[in-house]
Amino acid sequence: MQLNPSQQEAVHAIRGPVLVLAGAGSGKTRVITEKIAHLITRCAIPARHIGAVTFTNKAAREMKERVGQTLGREYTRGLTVSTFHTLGLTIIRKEVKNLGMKSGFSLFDDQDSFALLKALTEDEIDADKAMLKLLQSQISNWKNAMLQPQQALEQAKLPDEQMFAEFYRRYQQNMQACNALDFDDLILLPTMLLKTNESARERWQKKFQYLLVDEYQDTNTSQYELVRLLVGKDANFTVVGDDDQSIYSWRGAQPQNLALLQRDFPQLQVIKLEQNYRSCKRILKAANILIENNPHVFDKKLFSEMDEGEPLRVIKGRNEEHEADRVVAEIVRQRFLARTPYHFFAILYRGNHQSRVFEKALLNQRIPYRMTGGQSFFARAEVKDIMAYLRLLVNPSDDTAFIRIVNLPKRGIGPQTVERIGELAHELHVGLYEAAQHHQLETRLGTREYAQVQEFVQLISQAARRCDHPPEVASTLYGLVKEIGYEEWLYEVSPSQAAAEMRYKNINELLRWVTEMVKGDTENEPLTLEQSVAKLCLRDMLSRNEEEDQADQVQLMTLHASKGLEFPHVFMVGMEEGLLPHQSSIDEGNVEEERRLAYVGITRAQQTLTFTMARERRQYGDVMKPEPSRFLFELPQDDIEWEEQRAANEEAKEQQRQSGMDLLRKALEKN
DNA sequence: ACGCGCCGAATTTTT
DNA sequence: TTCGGCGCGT
Repeated sequence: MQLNPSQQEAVHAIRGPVLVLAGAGSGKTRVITEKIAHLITRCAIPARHIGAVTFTNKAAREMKERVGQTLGREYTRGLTVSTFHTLGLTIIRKEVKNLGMKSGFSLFDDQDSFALLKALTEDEIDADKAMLKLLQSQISNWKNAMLQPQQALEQAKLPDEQMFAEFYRRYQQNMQACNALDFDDLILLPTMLLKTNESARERWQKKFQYLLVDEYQDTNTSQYELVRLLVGKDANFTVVGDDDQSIYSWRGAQPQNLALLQRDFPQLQVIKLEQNYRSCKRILKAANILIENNPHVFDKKLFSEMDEGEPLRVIKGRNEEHEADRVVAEIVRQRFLARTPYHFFAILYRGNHQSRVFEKALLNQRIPYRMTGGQSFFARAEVKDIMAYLRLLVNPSDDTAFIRIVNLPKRGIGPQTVERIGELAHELHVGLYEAAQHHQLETRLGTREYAQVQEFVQLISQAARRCDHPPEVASTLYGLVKEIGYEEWLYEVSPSQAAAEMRYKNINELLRWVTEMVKGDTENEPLTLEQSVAKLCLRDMLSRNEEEDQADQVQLMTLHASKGLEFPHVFMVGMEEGLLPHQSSIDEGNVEEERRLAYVGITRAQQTLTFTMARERRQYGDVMKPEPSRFLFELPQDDIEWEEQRAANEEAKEQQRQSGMDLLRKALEKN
């Protein structure tokens, strides 16, 4: 299919900064893909000098795939399509020396950081979980705002702030000692480097002669700064975004970055993509009218040349179970009437906890479903365990990993022993693993304990040595897992045999990924173990299992998780004040983001859209009678069928019929 | 190995 | 308030 005029304009605008305001379903991925192709084939920019940045691995994979399809693989060699974080990691790897880092660093995920903060604060203050979360997000905010601990300390006024800033300093100190980086560092470090180091800046500006950024409304301050530093004076770049789909501001995303572009680049070209190719007219109209209730920097009005479509419906259940039953009944009916496959249906909700009743209802009717989100693969304890082994293999300074696995499975190294190792490590200013290897340790531990520690050290160091030879990596890792008796241990501690099997399967999956990455294939260069582990930490695997994606299953997910997807039939459930908009957003006066969330949900639907709610909902044990979401009243009422309204209509019709009959009967009686 | 009892969650989480 | 997960004790 041909590109429409504005899409073409977006593709052909290659001089200077370009902002593409891409409404939902307006074909933005296609525009980015075509633009990359255009740059390579028509503008003679070598693929290796083009960078495209996304937020998710999935988006990056898809984009790579589509550029490959358009151009043929041979033209895309050297093309950079990656997430912000992977790009950051690439820069850090190339600039380790300039950053004063050791290679073989670990990447900490949020859980690791949290654990570190917990350990740091433990013997100082009795911080509860909420406080630690707050501290964690404060540190993240500081990093995203590019503030070093020093500056945070200086700016902190309240004693609480000062305490947080002090923990920030200690956190950074500890991270450095562990030779570890967190996700925010992957952006912050390259940004600071490019800011201060002119030759590095020139190097990377030369590397990326053209830069494209997807989902620009989700960038935070340091990401925007990184983009600015990378594009330099020439400012040849395209960013694509939609301020109406900004739903991650609570994570530090700065949708204002869209507006800032105009200030920072006065020559900015703004191109709007307003034709929607996804939804029928009624759905799109509803979305437009809803979002008009929000203030806008850039005006935009989507239009569709699709069918008018059916009216949007509102269904009310007696309670949340009934609501779920009715959604499921609706799916069954549709499937029966129109042979609609299950994967054409999506159930979207505000919070993960809402999924349970729907799972139950689907299970009752034996309907296959798939839940995205929830507990992720990498949050599973067994995966974290083995990941800790991998991390220690590539980074002996990773104390967090050491502590996790030194006595796992149980090998008689108790907290006492670990404490002693810690003391020695502290005295010698080295990591735990190095201290465990130190001869001074022998005098401080019992013979038995010392022997156990030495066995562990041997285990790791031998495996690490063998991992230096790529052909041996696979056998070493499988051998290591066997040697520590992890499978047997899983069977011991798991609540059921099935659970143990599941867990062991996860471990094998993990090891399969690593070994495949180390081996490489026709598409992917072989990687070192270190690189592979980093990729795993960034959740950037070769390919996820596709059977699950393709199975015919009803899709269950949060509204957040639905961004970027589309479904023929969408159910937005729990459309109640307090849920959507969420109570805490109402309290904080941030209903606008909730409205955008509703907007995202609505614009996922292609053919039909059904809102549901419960008249009664159990919450904290007592029963609530929620009001319908205010967003339902903001929608064009002509295009909405409220259930009771329809019921009322039918009742009225029935009454008419009745009274007609009455009249007739009376007339007959008279005669 | 199993069971009991206690504690925590209840908003979203691209990396 | 309730449910689920985890940890400890037998």
